[in-house]
Amino acid sequence: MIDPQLLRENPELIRESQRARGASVDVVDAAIAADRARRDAISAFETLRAEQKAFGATVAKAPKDEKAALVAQVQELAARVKEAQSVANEAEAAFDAAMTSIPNIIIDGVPPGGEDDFVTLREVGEKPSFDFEPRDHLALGETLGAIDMGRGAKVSGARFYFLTGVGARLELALMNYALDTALDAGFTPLITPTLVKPEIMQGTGFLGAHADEVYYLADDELYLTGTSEVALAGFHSDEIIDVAQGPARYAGWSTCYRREAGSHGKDTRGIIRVHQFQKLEMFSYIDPANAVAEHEALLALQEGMLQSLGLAYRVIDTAAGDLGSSAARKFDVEAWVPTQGAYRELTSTSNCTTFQARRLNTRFRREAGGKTAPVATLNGTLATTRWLVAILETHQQADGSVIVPEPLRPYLRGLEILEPTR
RNA sequence: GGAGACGUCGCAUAGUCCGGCCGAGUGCACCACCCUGCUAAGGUGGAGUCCCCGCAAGGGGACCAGGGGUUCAAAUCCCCUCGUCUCCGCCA
Repeated sequence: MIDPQLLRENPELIRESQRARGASVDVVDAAIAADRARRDAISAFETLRAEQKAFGATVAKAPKDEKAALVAQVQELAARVKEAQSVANEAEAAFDAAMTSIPNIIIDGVPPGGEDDFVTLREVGEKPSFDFEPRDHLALGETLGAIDMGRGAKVSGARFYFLTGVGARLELALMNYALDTALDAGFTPLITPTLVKPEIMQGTGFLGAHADEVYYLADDELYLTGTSEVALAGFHSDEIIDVAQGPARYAGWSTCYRREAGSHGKDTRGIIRVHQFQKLEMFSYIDPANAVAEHEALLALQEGMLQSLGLAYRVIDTAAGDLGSSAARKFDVEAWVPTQGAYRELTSTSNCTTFQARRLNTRFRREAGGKTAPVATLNGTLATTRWLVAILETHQQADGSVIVPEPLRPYLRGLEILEPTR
């Protein structure tokens, strides 16, 4: 939800943002009209209601024998109040609908355009080179007894897999390493629900353009989350929290579920694009004044993770049209995947400014006793199952073994090399 | 799955049977001030959230889990939903 005050005072800013996203400008004018209609309807209702209340007090105080006459007199007013109330309710609902159709306003400097219009901020690390034909992550995973796609398909269908043996251990090592990194940075770990109510899913903005990406359990009216961001954003919904002294930082550990609708034929091999995976997600609630700095901080933590694992990567500033509805700016860190000769997204970090917080009603006070204001929320990946792809491919050797990046070894009881099992 | 109890302003509670100065009393906590040479105690006052009108001062409205209904009038009566607790059953 964008700021309604901004809608009234500076709609041109919103129109500009819409243009950069390649989205409709008309929705802005529709929202302005709906706002006007809503306020008129509320005023009309409240005037009538005040009249009715005043009359009610008169009736209560009147002598018994006069009550009947007074009551008869006010019945017509009661009907008008009821009518005005329903008009106001409808106007309110129409305004909400108009407002929720507007995505977040992009931050100045975000490149305009669509998916391919991103700007590369930097490339870091040396792309690995091999004096042998490198195996892709699935070939390696099978050789190492780490990934079993066949049985995943047998049990659950396409895009499902088993992590087996060192594969399972490697994922847990990565996740725990990420968790420790988050702990060192002052994040509070949370293991989150992965089924959430419609209003939470709605509030985080995932039911917009990409609604068909989300699993829905109709019998229970619950959504399976594609990231713990959803639960983390909902954590403080309808609360006034204390972030005046510094951010509230959480690290959410959860399984994530994605339908991958519309991606048939893409990344069908291996665990690049799957229906279910693990993720450790950072989430910050913060004074909006400090949101940009926090965004940089999250990005720095992500880059630190990739660097420590010896992965080559680039950082991109996602174009406006490729942002989700909640994000005002998004940086992706993409690791080099040798057998694809391409960078693939390993992390993403979004500054949602006050957009999510407005929808989910999460506020703070800048000073004790002062007015409430929506907080800013930011999120960012710290590790996911997909990282195994880059780790395996980058650190492979001619014999099919894989050198374990140094930081993960403590989480693997000192294991330094993953050896082929066949 | 069955039976029952409950959900009030940060916390704890009163009010609900018998609808009407109850947006709501009390205690604790909180904030400001006063008093007592410290500590403790005491006194006075203030406190919620959201929305609408207004430059402001201020005025008005909504909110007693949520949503409907009855009524001139609902925390209070009726219905539905959600949640919590207790007991029984079932269970990976």
